[in-house]
Amino acid sequence: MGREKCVKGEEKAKGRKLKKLDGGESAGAFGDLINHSDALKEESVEDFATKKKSLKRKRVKDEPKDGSSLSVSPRLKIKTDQPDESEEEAHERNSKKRIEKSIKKEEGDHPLPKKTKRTKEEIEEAKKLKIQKKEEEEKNRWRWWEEEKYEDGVKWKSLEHNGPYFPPEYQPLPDDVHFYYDGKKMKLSVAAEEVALFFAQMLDHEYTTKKVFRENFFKDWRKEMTPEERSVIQDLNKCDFGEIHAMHKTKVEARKNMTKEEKQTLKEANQKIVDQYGYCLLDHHKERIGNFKIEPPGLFRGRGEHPKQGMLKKRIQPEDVIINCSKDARIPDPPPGHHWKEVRHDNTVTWLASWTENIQGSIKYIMLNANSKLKGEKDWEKYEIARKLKSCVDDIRNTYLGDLKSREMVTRQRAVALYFIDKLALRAGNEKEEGETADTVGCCSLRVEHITLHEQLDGNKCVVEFDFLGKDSIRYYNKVPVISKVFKSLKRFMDNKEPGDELFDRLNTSLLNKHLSSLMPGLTAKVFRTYNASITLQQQLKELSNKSDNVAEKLLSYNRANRAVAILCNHQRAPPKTFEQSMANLQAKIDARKEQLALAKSELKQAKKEAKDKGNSDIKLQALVERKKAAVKRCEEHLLKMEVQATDREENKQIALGTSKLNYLDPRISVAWCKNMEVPIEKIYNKTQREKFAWAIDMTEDDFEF
DNA sequence: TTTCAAACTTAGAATCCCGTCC
DNA sequence: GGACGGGATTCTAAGTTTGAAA
Repeated sequence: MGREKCVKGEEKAKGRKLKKLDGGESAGAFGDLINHSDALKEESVEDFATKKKSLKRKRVKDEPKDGSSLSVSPRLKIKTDQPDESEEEAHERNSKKRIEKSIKKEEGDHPLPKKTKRTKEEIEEAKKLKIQKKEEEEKNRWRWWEEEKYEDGVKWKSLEHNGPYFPPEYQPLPDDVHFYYDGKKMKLSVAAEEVALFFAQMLDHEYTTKKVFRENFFKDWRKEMTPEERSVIQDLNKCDFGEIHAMHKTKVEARKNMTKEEKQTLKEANQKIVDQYGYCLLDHHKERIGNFKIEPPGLFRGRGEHPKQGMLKKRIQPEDVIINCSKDARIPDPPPGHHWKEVRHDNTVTWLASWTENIQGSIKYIMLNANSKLKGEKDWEKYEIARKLKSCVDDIRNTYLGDLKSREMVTRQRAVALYFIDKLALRAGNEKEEGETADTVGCCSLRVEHITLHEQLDGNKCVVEFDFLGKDSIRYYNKVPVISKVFKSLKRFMDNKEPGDELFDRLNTSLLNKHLSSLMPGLTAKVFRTYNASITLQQQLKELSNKSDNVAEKLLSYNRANRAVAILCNHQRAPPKTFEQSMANLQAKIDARKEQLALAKSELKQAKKEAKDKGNSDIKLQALVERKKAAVKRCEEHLLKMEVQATDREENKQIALGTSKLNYLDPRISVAWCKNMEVPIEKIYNKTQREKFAWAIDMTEDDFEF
């Protein structure tokens, strides 16, 4: 049930040998972590706000507040940040140096393609342009991390935007495309037709074969029909969406085959929408909005065995939308003939617009992009809290190990749950309303059926076998040796319980988090995930990477460290459909390169022999030997690079690195590693990631310790 | 004490887009 | 110059946490 998505657990379990976290008995459960954190130099942990201030003191001299003015109406004209001169000057020298350095490095690794013969001047020109562009970006960047934080709860002082972008209205089907019911042509009302199209568009997807999906869809579709339609259309199996489906496919095909000019026109039109709706002014700085588009209507696609899959996600009207902006800002115009549900001015929240969706009744928000101040500051704070945990994690571990002996059931349950959360990086596990979502669990909501106890397994004592569906219905499968106290407690918790009963029946996330926040301000269950992920990265990087390696090898080490974290956090992905083929292709390339290398080597040998025969006096022959040597070296480097790539790809088959990189790994660890290893940051973070982590890239020195 | 709503982060899939190869 | 592959980007579902109301 609900396991289609599962990745083969056994295989994954094997993959776990990569991570160092599965310690053995007692010494222990998290021996590596403890040892590691002991080994690290203890540093005094400043509170986040103080840190900001000290950073500011360190870096900013007489920096005036940004004074760019709001330009308004009729449509919000958003002014690009123009930092004041002093700021400009303050950063120019440094950034220029940094940029030039990084570009040099980048080009060193990727020499410009030779095929387009560009003159030296042109190359120089391009280089200059690139530097200029980077400088421009750097100059326009809002260095919010050097500014004072607002008082508690206040997220902004001024906020102005153009409201969300609404998806285009439905365009009825052309006259030559028909729907058939029970073999007979039938013209549908516009409302019913639109929903029929949603289904027809998905016919190639597995979803439409699922019973629940079909039933939910049909029920909601019938609600959109006229009474006449409803009386005729009684059975989904008698519905023929063939022509609508074909039309949809033709459209998709046509879009793919558009001419260059058509594509360009479309691109420009999209850019216009982004320009108009994609940005806002937050405290007089232009910031990108993350999701400025209202979600279009369609059929709900839940993950796993979602009981509501297939239900109709309704079209959102301006009348459903709440706008949030500052009092003195121009209120965005609703689409003609419409009005907003409400306009409010709440500066204790970060959203610009919100609406309630009809499937779960939850609120959806329009918020800023990850590279914005609001998101970045929160992110930075998150890692500071995780670092704070580092300083007291030993005490906390001792506390919950002690709690295992408690006479109170709730305390023992809390201790075991914490042990799992810490050791295995499980999520908190809130309780969920049955029938509303897929049946997934986290730590606190584990049921007896999700674990199996083994006194002995694979040469280990006290092994707990986990098998459950976690967030997004991703299977968690792991066999973990635990300390005997935990093992015995688990046995007790399972006494006289049915498989469907809660393992921690006295515990919930709120109780757990209350306890945690009493141990350390700001501590919650998820902080353990952040902390363990980041400390693992730092530790693995230390262990795996060598300064003497070449860049490709260093990157493999980085990816392996990243992978250890992804495995810890159970970040999986479906193996790409093209995986086998692409591996085969790569292998073919490797084989070809090997042949080439063999040839190059024999040519070198021949050249050497000829040179030797002439007594090594012939300059031309000597030059030939040198050339052949260089060719062999090039070949070897290429081969190594490809082999490393193949290893990396194979190891990554069903593991997703992105999630941990983006959400769990303190970027300062990576930045410091890059500096130490002399690896350009561009090799680790792409453009978007560099923007998101701009604060870390800017402030981190090579001696940073998480 | 429990429930619920709100706000925000985390997540994998789908889609887009761009460089490489034939 | 078109197909292909894979990384980047977009999309939105699914979690966590908090705090107020019942």
